[in-house]
Amino acid sequence: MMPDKNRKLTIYDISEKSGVSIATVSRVLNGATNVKRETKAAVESVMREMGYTPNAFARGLGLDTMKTIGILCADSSDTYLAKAVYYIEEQLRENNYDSLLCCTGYEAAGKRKALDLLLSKKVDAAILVGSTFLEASERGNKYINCAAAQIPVMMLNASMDYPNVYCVFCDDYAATKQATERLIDRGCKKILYLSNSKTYSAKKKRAGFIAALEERRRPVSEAYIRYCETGREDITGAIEYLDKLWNDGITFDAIVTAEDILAVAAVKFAAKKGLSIPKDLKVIGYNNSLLATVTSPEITSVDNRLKPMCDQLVETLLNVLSGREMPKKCEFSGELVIRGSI
Amino acid sequence: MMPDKNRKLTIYDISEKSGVSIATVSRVLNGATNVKRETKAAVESVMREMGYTPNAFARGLGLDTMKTIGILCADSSDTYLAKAVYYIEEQLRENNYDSLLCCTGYEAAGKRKALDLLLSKKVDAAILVGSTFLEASERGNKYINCAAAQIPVMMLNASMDYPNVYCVFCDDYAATKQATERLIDRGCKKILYLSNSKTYSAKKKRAGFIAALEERRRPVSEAYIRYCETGREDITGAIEYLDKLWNDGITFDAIVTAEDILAVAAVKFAAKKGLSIPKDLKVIGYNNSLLATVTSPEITSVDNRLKPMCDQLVETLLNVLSGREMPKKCEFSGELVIRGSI
DNA sequence: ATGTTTAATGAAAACGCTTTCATATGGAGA
DNA sequence: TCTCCATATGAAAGCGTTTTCATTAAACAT
Repeated sequence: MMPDKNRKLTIYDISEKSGVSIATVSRVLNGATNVKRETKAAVESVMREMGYTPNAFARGLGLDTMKTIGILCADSSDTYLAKAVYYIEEQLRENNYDSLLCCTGYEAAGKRKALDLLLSKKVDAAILVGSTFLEASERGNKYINCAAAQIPVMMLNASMDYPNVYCVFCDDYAATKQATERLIDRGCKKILYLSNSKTYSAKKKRAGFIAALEERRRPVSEAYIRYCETGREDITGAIEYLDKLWNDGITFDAIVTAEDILAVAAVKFAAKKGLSIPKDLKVIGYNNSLLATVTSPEITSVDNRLKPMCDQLVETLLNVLSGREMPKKCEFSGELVIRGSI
Repeated sequence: MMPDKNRKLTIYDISEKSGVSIATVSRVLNGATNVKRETKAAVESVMREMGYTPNAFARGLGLDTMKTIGILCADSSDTYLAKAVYYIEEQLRENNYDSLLCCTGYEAAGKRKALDLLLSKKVDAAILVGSTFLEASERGNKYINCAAAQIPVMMLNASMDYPNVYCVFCDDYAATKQATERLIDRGCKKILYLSNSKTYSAKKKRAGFIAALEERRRPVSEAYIRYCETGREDITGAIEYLDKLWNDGITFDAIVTAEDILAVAAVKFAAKKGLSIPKDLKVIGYNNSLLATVTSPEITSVDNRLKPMCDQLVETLLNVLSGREMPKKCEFSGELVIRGSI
């Protein structure tokens, strides 16, 4: 039924069957120009006939580059990360680079292991997608430094100062600050900040929120800066969280969130409580994802320029790979997309 | 700053520096038991000190398996596919397999190329995630057959009859049929079926819809079986589509959709038109994703058992890899999760 | 002390490809 | 006809591991 699963076909089999040397077969394989038309055709036909697939390991041994980029991502089922990965892969493909994606999970050990895996596969560079790759401690980031000693490392949504590490990120601080200011200027008195992660960019958003209040000389209360654990697949937790908060007397007339899903929860919370949006409660999301458009009214959200960031990241990478000197950091500005929720 | 980027470290460098042969270094690398404690410690310390990473290509050349599974997925930014990929990777990791994910795009050429890439990387098996990998024509699927001649191929959400190809899928036909029947039994007279893809499983859903009507002796009208191109990031298109349909006189009292995003569009359409859900319009989604829970009311949706399917797929694969005979097909039943929209 | 196992190590072949260098062939120009 | 180039091909070395087989050293039984 299936052709000879026992022994794997090699270049030698093709060589023998087509009556040329392995060197010539290799040339055909690599599209070298100095092979006679007919020879080439003959060899190719033999390859097809026998169902030959070159062995990338053997190939990689000889070559200095396999034109392959490693991509690391904590969790491909996170819509935001997944989109980023998609944009990046698309760009790489267009530039004739293969990509290998590894999902690492959120544990430090998983990240380290995945990066090792990629290093051992001799990728030309590694792309770390998402701020989860930035650990709190300097020590926790050492593995990135090690990797960067061997290949260029690109980071999306994070910023650090190692040699050979290039960062592309959005100014989440400014974007959140601006969003908050807008609410203040519209007369909101009790603004809640709600976050669901503790990553690098979550910290920047939080700082932006506080900065806005301070700049406008409003009181900053820890009671109004909240963290709420949510699964990405479940918003009921967040709704209940808000409900409890409200019942505990922490009422609010606006919410700034760190992610659209929390904003959706806020909208549903309002419906449940009989609050009218935007009259009684104004809501601002983050990421400007599909989720911002599924509710009624739709949600005003910060667009953090994912696609342009990804494009920039790949462009920088390609430049680095061709030996050009490149800036280590590239910052984008978020943009508030106004919809019915404010 | 960075240690010797020029020449790559090999096992020889470690061997030399630690005063043992490369064979011993290799043994340490592979955790062989027959190495003296002290020797092992010494070698390991040298490796760490020099920042050595083994070369997977060289390694792969010698070994017969690299315990690596290739995963193919048309588009990792599709939430459903991304979730599937995540579940699968998780399972594989737990079973000590590495995985390589390639996003192929929806073009046939991309799929072929990605599969070739994986084959050349000598993965132990390939997993094709999503029904997009099943082409309409027998000829279009030949590349899968070729791959299956070399390694086991697993398919999620599709079913075909090649040797060495194992399929895990959900009975979309029955699930859609059941959902439709429920609507009929609740008294719905004009049920619209709305789909946004033409894949294998989309066809099964459509057939299920028609079968339900026929079985209950209701008229089947092409006007009520609709296809609507939507981006996964944009629901306005679908809303407008419904709006136009309605204005053209194709009114309906229920909608069965092929994906939750269409159901969300239906809910928003109803809000726009002033139709009350579920009184004036009943809506059923598919996939039971987060999207089914973001609207008010929430959407009744078919849960197609993604997690169990993925688990089963990996289990079957591991069995196949260890040489056991396994059933070529494994079918799951969807389950209608009732919420406020009907 | 002697012979016999066992544990630890080294030498060298093998894995499947790329690539350099050398060689053969076939005109073009004299 | 002879030289000189360009083109097409082959032989063989090298890429960084793993692994088999042989060897040495240590431990044990007699």
